[in-house]
Amino acid sequence: MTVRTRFAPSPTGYLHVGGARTALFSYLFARKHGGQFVLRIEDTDLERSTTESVNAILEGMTWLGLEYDEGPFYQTQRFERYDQIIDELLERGLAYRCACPKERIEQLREKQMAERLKPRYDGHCRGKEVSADEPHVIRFKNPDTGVVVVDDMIRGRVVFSNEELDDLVIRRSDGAPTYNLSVVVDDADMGITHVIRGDDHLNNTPRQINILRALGREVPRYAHVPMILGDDGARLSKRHGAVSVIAYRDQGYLPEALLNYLVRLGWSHGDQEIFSLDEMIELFSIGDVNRAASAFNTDKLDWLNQQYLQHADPARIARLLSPHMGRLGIDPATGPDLAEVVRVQAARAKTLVELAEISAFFYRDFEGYDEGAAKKHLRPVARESLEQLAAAFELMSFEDWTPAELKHVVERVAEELGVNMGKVAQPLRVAIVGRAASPGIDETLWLVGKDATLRRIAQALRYIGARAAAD
RNA sequence: GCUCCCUUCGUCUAGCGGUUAGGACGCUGGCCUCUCACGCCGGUAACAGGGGUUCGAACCCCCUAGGGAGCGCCA
Repeated sequence: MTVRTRFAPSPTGYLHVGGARTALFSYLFARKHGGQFVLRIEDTDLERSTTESVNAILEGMTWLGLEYDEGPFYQTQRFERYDQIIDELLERGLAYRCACPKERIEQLREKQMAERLKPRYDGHCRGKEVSADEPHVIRFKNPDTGVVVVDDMIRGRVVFSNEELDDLVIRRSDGAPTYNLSVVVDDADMGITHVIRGDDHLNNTPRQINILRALGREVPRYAHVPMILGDDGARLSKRHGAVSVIAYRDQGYLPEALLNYLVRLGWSHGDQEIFSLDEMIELFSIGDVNRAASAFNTDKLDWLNQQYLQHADPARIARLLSPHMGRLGIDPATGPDLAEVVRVQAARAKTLVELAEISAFFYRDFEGYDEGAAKKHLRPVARESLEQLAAAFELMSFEDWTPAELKHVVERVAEELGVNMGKVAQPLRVAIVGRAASPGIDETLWLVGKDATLRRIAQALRYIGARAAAD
């Protein structure tokens, strides 16, 4: 039997991190076992489903690199099939027409709640002959005795009593099938062997198994994964910041970092923290997924993103960084090779957005100095070293403008003035960068280039002069 | 209300009857150092509570508490 898993989102919003993790687990399980991963769009709710959502989900899957082998299938294109199944159940006496008005159902529910009972349909129309001509829904005739055992790959053995279940609606009065019916038909028709989904579906599982049995179809294995909470332990929502995977992309996270973060949420392999996709496929085991919900921790995602940023191929990061530079109004082609910039800056940023921000000075003069940095380093005492540096740089040829040569020059000036490196390098850094933080002064100067270096030193000297005059 | 699920440092987790309860993020002390960051060394901090079972429980059982989900003509 070939393993087949599926991801079945309903297109009523973007792809959020919880869904992405469920998709990842399904994907990993299929890949590990040489099976197929299917994408199915559950759009039977015509009111709330939108094509924008479908596109957002597909975009998210593509960005994450979760390739599906079949699909996307759309449930709205399979209504005929659901009708066929419902008619079959009706003919075989496994389902029946119910003409109970909504008011009766509501009254029933209220009465049951008042009696501290679980609200359930009472089977009022079970034995009745309701004409197909009058308004009605179709209900599945659920067994009223015995138990249903769900042998869940994550939860273990969960037992439900049929007495807790009622005759659920499988076809609405408008003729559309309901979720519990369509999901079962699709999983069976599509040969899904392992259903990996959110644990909010655990309570629906016994109903689905009963329908499957009535249809004489094979019951798949189930794995119900716990949900993801916000940093505060509350259910994840917009107020926690980004929940859409596309928002993470836009904020400058790498897909492999997000996948790595998500796979570790609820799962682990010893003390290992960093997993390539291949390692995930090799090592992931659905049975080892934690049963408890886990909180999304952006600090740890940031750390992972930084890890990937600094170890990834600089050329690739440069390609991903380029649009973020553009967003700052910078055309990377007008300055140093972006890949070199990435090479010297990558360990200093948590996201591509941050990487772009701290790298802007390589491409354009900054607007104003960081207050604290200027106050501390751009003082009259720095005048002499900056003047000497400028004079020395002025004499350097294009060929000599290398990190090694630049380092010699700065060291020589420090030596001549009888001060340590810091006394010379820090004022220079603030003059060139505008802030007190940057890569090594040699690489910084090298990438900024001679023209901008001299221009910014002159600017810094004017600043110091103005400041001295003001005092 | 009823049914089902869950509970180890602040967070993610290891543990699968005998451990000084381990690692990671965060926070923090130090080292490295031209700054920042990286890296390295160290510190902080947890078995929800109560009963059993057992020579011995974070691990097994029961109860309580606290979270969560479901109980739709949503998915």
